[in-house]
Amino acid sequence: MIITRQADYAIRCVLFLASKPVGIATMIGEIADSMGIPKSFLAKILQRLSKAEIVSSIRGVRGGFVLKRDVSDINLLEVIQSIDGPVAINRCAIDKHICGRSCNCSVHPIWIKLRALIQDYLSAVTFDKLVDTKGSIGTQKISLEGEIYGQRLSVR
Amino acid sequence: MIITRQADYAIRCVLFLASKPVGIATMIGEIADSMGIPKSFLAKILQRLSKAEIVSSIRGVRGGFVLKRDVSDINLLEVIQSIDGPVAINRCAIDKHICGRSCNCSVHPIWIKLRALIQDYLSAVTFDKLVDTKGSIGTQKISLEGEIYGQRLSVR
DNA sequence: TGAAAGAGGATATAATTTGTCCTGTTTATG
DNA sequence: CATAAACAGGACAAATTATATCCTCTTTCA
Ligand code: SF4
Ligand code: SF4
Repeated sequence: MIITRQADYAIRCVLFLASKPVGIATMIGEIADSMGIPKSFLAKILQRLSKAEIVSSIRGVRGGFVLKRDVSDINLLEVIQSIDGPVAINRCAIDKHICGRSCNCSVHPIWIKLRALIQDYLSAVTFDKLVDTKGSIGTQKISLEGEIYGQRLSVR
Repeated sequence: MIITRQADYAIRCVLFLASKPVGIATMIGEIADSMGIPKSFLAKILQRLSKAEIVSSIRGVRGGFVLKRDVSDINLLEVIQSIDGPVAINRCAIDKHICGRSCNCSVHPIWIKLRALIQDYLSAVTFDKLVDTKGSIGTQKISLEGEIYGQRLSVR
């Protein structure tokens, strides 16, 4: 029900790269230090992000990583999926064949719908909406204004 | 990111009990057989459902389990929570103190909002909306268009 | 050529999930 | 009262997954 640490690391990593000037490669070590990620673990994560065409790697001396696409063209959903695989709350929403009851199950459609809801939400969050919001949540494009369960959302 | 098998079993179990006439206790064995759940595993699950006041247990000869409340007063969220604990996509949405970065993290508010979305959705699905829909999925009662019995489920 | 940097496989460790078993307690019933 | 049916709850075993490190290989710049 919870994304893995790897996926959270991946998001941090993309967020960090998104804050860098385009065209400047960043080494694994720098990302790892800045974002508090174990370096050799991050190396693995970047391999997956690379396969998903979210980042580009540059090998050799003076190498590193760069975002492969514009920040506005990378969203939370695909970063998570590139690491954790399909997003869903129950497995049957990913593949109904893994459960023999799915055809007669009245709960199954709930998971399908909820999955769509979550995916829609996550895919709408692109990284241009996440960068440079530090310390200013509430005044930004992401509609977080208002209250959630009586608690004012504020990041300081 | 995915509910445990236990939680799915719990939902099946409540669904089964919800289909029984009120006041009739059902033994673990019968629920287990009907819903395809390992019997001794289900016993554990029922203990948790009992602690959460979702079911009542009746001990001794002719004992078994009954729903403790009306089907319309039991929803998916609380059944899941009684088994898996708090529902969220990222741990920091449950307790921001587990991540030292949460105060300066621009992604954190996203998880808070998404969690509220999911919880609202799941708590709107009560078991009276799930019973007796077997075999009629896709006809009208539960549609994938976001309505259940004509009531809009989405939480904006 | 050689040092810097990523690629990728193998492996280790820990945590969680799934499930069983055994003993004890409650209770209807003859 | 005795007994068997049924749940309660702790201990524990097995499997799976998550987290993380290490080592060797390849690429590339200077
Ligand atoms: S029982 Fe229903 S909800 Fe649970 S996994 Fe099977 S299909 Fe999905
Ligand atoms: S980094 Fe941000 S999103 Fe990830 S856990 Fe910490 S607060 Fe939550």
